[in-house]
Amino acid sequence: MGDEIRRNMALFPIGIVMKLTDLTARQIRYYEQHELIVPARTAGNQRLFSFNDVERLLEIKALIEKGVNIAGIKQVMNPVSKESEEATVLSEQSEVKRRELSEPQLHRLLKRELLEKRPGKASMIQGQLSHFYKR
DNA sequence: CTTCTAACA
DNA sequence: TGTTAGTA
Repeated sequence: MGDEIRRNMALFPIGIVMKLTDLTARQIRYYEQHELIVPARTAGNQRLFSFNDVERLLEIKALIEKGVNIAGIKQVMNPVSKESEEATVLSEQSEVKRRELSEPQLHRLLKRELLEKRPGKASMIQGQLSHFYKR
């Protein structure tokens, strides 16, 4: 269950998610409007995305590139409910934790989470990770 | 960063 | 229908 918590922890602001997914802020908000993702919010009403949210966005991106529309994607992906609630509940403490994490720590965590946990999908994500490694 | 409205192809 | 520009 520890893994699930980590995956649902809201960690990333939208700017980071933009780089990770190569989506614009508009697109990300658009997908949220259509309930494809339900990111947590900070006290200042800013989005905080979990690993699950990022994975979801990458799937959405891939599906849309294949010509699948929002309605189709909704049917393909499991409805957002349980995870989002947990992510929302965790938002407060996650916000604190995010600030406590140093950049290298966050990078390490992200790398481990995306590469170790996803043998099959790692290749798709690796390209996006370059944004995170460089700097 | 957020939200909203309107506009494009 | 998905996405974007301009705005406050």
